[in-house]
Amino acid sequence: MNLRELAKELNLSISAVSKALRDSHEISPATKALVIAKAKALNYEVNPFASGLRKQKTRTIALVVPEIDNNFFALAIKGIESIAQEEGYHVLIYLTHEDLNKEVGITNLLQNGRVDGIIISLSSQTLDTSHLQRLKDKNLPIVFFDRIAEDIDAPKVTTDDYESGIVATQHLINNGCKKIAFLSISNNLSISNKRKNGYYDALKNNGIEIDDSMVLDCSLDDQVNKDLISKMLKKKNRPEGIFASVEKLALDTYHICNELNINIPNDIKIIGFSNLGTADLLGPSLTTITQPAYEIGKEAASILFKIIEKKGTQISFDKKTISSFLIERDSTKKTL
Amino acid sequence: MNLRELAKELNLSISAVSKALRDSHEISPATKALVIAKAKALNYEVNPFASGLRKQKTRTIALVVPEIDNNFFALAIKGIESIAQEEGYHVLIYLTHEDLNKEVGITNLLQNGRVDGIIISLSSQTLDTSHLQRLKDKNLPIVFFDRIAEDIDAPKVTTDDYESGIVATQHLINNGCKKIAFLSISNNLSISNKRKNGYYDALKNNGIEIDDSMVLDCSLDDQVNKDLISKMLKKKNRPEGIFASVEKLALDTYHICNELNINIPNDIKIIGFSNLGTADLLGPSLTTITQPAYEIGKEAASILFKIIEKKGTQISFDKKTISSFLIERDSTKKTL
DNA sequence: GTTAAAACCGAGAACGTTTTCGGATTATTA
DNA sequence: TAATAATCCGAAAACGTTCTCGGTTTTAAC
Repeated sequence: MNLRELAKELNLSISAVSKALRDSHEISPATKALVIAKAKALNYEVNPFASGLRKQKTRTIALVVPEIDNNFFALAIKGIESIAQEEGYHVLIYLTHEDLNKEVGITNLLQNGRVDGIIISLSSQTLDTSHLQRLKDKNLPIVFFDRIAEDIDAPKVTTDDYESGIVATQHLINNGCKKIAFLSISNNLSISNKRKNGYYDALKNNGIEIDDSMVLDCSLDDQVNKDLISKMLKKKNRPEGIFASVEKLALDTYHICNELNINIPNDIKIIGFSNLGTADLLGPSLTTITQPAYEIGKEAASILFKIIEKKGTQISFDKKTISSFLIERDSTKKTL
Repeated sequence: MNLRELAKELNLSISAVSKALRDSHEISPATKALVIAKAKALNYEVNPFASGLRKQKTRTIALVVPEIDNNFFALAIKGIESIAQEEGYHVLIYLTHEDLNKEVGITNLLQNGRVDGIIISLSSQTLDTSHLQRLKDKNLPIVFFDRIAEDIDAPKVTTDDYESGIVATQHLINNGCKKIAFLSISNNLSISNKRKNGYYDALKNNGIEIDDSMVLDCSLDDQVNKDLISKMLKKKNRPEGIFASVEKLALDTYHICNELNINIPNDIKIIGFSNLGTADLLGPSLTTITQPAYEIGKEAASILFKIIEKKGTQISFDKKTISSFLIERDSTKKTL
């Protein structure tokens, strides 16, 4: 069922039918009604490829994320999809699996008009961002969220990572920790470094000396990370508190503590960035810095659609930050 | 950058360039090399809308799921996306939020050639499936996974829900439970009913009488569910074991038990269908029936792509089941 | 040296829309 | 009544590909 057949049924020209369906003033109300009725009766839907080709608009965006089996990204995706559905956009989803090569491959696929815009959160491997600059140069709107590219001039939606780093560290200090470890995920990511700087400054504010052996730069290899953490926890002067900059590392620490029979929070306290739905059901419940993932997604999508639709008028969006919040639970409970 | 400009640069015809890029035998190796080199140099990528319009193929599929912030679906999506990426397909993602109206709206959007095929897991509200039959009638390949439509003739990928229902119930019985409750999510869903039938038959096999007050038909409203569970657990003859047919309900039960100070597993034992990554870190760790979500996703995608590519030769895929497995943890530990 | 076949390439139609432009009819005004 | 304007609609050109078909040249065969 296409315009031509529909036009034939109606004894009208293709252009008249097209215009009627798009509610043009050139078509009389009477014929408009006829056309719309017939279209509905015959279940006509405009072919998005023909329309996209002609209009050079796809009403489709690409969403590029490192992973999906992680509540932060799941919620962010949910937020993005909800706005997209409201605005009548379609969402192509791509997973990089934290792999720069995949990220480059995927972005290359987006170069020629497949989408009207891109929302992306970088892989932890991504340092060089020339593949993204290429897209910008082709005038394709990009919005970053959470794991942003500092060096690219584009709208970005994040949380207050530096401040949250301070809050988390201060929380451990307030609850009696002096020796505090920081588990970092990737030195490439600006969010990771900001959280780390918050950690450093909180220590400084409290007159605690920085001990580099307390800062663990973790990798993508799960076993390696666990070994690193395990080694640290086996040392005689092991930390009293642990600040995991990312959910996975907090959970790894839980596992190690179970293995080594280290009691949380009596022997060691743990706080972590996390959107875990079950944080309050863990044994013990996990104190978290929780990011407003859903809102971040919605905000990123809203910004992107605004840019796409106002394409001519160069609106400039600065960086938008939405605050994370501390949820105090048992894993950092003060020991009596 | 399009074919015409590229052809002009090369002093060739558009058709020659097109054929060269698609490795046609009609083009000499020499010119092929020239074309490919130039295309790469000028960063040419074929316009998917023009190509899609001409070939009536989109290399895009739609993925329709009820939710995403749930490890089962997250993993299934991950599996689907991984196969899609391998095969060079793009994935449009749509969330129904368990809402039939949204499901109908979304599927209507897919009627006119936007995608080459659909992978779907039904919303819990979906009883009438005529909107899906419409798509089938338009010759659009559909593959169902997990929450399938029994009445539609299309490939389906599920787990052995009935058998798992038996296994879960038998496990509770083996560990000392006689009064066992079943928490159901939706009477519309075949998976829910199959799990329930497994529960019934396991009770029968063990000569345990069926008590309808032990079967809770839960809804989409969280608070209502919690009230239902709470009411049941407050009764004098509360169940000794609970079988949650879905993750959410197992976690709700944990919450209620915490509130009511009911000890798991001493006062009550809990088992639930779940893909929770943190099941072993809960307090106490949760015994689960775990579905091979990632494999289910991969299988569903593989089947869909095979159908799409073999479109002429009518291959018929029957229902494929991949087994779930019981992971025994502390929430069902035998009390001494 | 003629014919047949193979190799290579270009012209042009088609995919289904959108949109500009001009033409025809009707309504309005002087 | 004639000129003008407003209203409604159709023809046709794009959008960027793919692919069939026909044409030219080269090679092979006899």
